[in-house]
Amino acid sequence: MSRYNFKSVETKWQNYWEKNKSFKVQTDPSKKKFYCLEMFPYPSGKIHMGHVRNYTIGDVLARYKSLQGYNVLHPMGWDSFGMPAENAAKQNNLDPKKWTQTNILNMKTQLKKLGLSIDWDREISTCNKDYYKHQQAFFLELFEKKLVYRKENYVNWDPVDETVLANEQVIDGKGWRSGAAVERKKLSQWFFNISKFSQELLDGLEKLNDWPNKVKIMQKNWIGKSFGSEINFKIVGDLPIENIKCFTTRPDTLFGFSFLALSIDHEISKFYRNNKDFLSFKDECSKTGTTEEAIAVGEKIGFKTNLEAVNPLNPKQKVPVYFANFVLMDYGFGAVFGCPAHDQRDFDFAKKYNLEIKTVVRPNDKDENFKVLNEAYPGPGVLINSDFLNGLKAPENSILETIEILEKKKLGKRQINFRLKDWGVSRQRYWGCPIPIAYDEKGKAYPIPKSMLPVELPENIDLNVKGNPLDSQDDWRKINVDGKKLLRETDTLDTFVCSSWYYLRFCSPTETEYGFKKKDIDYWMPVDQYIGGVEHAILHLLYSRFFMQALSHDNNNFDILEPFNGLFTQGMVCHETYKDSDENWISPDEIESINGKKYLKKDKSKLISVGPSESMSKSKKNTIDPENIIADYGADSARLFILSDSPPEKDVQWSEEGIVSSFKFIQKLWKLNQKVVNEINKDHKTDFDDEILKYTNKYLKKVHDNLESFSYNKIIANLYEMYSFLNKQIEKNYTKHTLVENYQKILIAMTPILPHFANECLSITKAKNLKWPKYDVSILKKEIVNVVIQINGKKRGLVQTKPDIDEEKLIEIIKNDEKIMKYFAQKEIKRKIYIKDKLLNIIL
RNA sequence: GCCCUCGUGGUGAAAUUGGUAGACACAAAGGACUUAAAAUCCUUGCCGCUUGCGGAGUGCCAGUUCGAGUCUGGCCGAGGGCACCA
Repeated sequence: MSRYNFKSVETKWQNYWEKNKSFKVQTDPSKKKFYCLEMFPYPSGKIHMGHVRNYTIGDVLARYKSLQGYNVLHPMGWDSFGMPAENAAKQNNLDPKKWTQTNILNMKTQLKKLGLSIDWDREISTCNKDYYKHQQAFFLELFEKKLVYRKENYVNWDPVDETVLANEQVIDGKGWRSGAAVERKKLSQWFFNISKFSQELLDGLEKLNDWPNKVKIMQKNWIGKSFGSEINFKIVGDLPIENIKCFTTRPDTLFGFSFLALSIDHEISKFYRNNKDFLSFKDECSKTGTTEEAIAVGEKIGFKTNLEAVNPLNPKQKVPVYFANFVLMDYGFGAVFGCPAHDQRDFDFAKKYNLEIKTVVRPNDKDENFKVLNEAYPGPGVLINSDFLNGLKAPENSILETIEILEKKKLGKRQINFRLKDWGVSRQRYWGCPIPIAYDEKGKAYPIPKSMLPVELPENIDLNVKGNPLDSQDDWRKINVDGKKLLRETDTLDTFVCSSWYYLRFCSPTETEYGFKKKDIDYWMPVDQYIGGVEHAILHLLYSRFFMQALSHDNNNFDILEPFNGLFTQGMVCHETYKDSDENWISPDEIESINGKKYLKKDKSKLISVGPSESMSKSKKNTIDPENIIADYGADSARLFILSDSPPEKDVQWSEEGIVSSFKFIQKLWKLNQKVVNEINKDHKTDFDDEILKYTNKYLKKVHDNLESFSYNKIIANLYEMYSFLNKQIEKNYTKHTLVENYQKILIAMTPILPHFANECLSITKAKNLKWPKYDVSILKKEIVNVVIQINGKKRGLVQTKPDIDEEKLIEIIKNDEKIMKYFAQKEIKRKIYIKDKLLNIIL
């Protein structure tokens, strides 16, 4: 028997698919479509195991749907703008474009070796002007719809590198490269008005039945809707201020009012801009305000003003007004009504500044004398000490009643607030999509006419300058629009903008007039199944959903509100970690095991300790290079193993033993294939013909069910079982015709997982008509059932019998079974529970 | 602090509507074949006593039920998300 030569077989089929353009698809409304999309990669230069897992899962689905007769769109592209290219270019004095293009070429070669069923004719790359030209047009479209605007906003500023840092580049309040203390700096930036669609984005989640609940909840929390009331507080004091507006979810606790707190950026702060004490307070706030930890453990501090606020429901009561570090300017009105007894944060603040803590809600199981002492009571109960509000049920009745009173007295009104903030899209970087805007001397912004798009990135420029390299491109910046001399915007767009609409572009990848053709997206959209990492649960997925809202806003020609009908988030690929005695991380290929227990460095110099399995990362050196795996074991082995051990939504642990055993299993399947092919022809039908037919039916049903529910790990288990069944039964007397016919169905069902191997075997067995094999429900009916016999709920025996057996007959049978009868020993049967063909429980 | 998810052998995991717990693998141990090794195949979850049988067993404690990994309540533990959101 020959050995399976994966190298020649995999190359053969990859060449065949490429030459025949097997996965090329076209818009064709006469066919039912399926759009299968995996999140496109950043072209870092090499694929990693996470890609292998992501794209294998998607490929299984795409191939399955394709065999089922769907017109399957399964494209691939590159999220090719972004910082790594700029950083690599800076370090090695390269051109980011060339660096990116080389990486794309490498990764494309690697992906092709995985045997993915991708329509490569639709390949796109977001850093190509053919792509970002349309993105600039979308920007202008949103600009016209007033969904884009400019405002001043704080950024993380590195004063040494003179550059803006992303949050993840700020480590312990310092710049990741320069180590300089990061400052809060105000810059004028472009924003997408995503918050305009807060309610729509929230409502849309309800309809996404094929999204993981977890992701929907995360988005819901992120959008953060809350219901309450806007209250207008009268202010007394020596400043020309009459009112301050607050938002509160608990207007019903107004009688517990004891201070009013303002954000340091509140408009009232302008009266204090020359106040030294206030300025130093502000300084202190911005010091603690940068890192998340500081916020978490941060003390609540305040700056007392000379102002007082009047309680609208109790005009006799006046309380002090503070600036406080915990009040955010961009939520509500940047002002908080403080009720210490029923809000922990207000409670902490009141304790620190010795403010009154007046209890106005008692828990249902406490009486009128209940007093808040050591911590705030935010729970339900009954209003007390609240004059005309006393006795109301909190919170359900009391909030609405209080709002009605406030509305009647014109002191406030009901209000809904969202936490979702507008999306800042400006990046002070070179390697991104230029923003199609220019300014006159006064700083007024003008859109660049669509006829002048794309605004191309200048090439061959010096990146080793401080700040944004585009700032110093004087020639590039100058532009003449309708006779006006303008200067271009030098900020580029956040790369999340690129990924917010790429799935539309895949539908019309070569369209030149606009980002897509209507007839293409009408046919292909929405994406039927989107597959990717859960780390994009909020930003990327929410931005994409927003983009659909924005495009359809004031536009009768576009009605896609949800881009992704189904979403699947796969788990990560993990590997054991290794350290030597000096606590240095050691890579798996520097290690060998002895008896599977001790680990040594290969040069035998050091003993290695084995750490927990963690997601593969370069810093922990526990990565495995897919290229080596494919070279050593083949793509099918890699696909088989990455699917086999864990359900796709959970983390999977990569191991050398695992990939080796997958490799061996394919060799076994190869031997089985040869046995089938070499089987001599027997022309008389035997009992075993029926057996293999029934088995195949059962098998196909399992595979079908498991494919539908993304239980790909179980399909691999089914495959192992199928092997051991066929391998044992093949010695028996089948007619060859029956054997081969059923075996070919099994092979077709194998092609999504092992495309090269299964197609090779199908070709050897001269299979025709490769359609997804349907199982026959009528053959599935069992002819023998196992009925469990329980005595007092414990399993005591098993009866094999024909289906539809009745209780009496079953009892006749077990009367002959000594093992079961010994439990009866002179006891009376009190009760019997019989579940047909499944279980008989006898209570003695 | 708030929200979500999950706890099953040495390990990754299976177990349609409550109905044979541990399918399928990995590891380890033992065995078969072999002059030997490799490869291959077989056996083995735990605790008892001799094959066989019995007992306990799905994080812990209760409850519902003839019957609970699965349902309910409480507790413990792990992972993930959010971070002063008024």
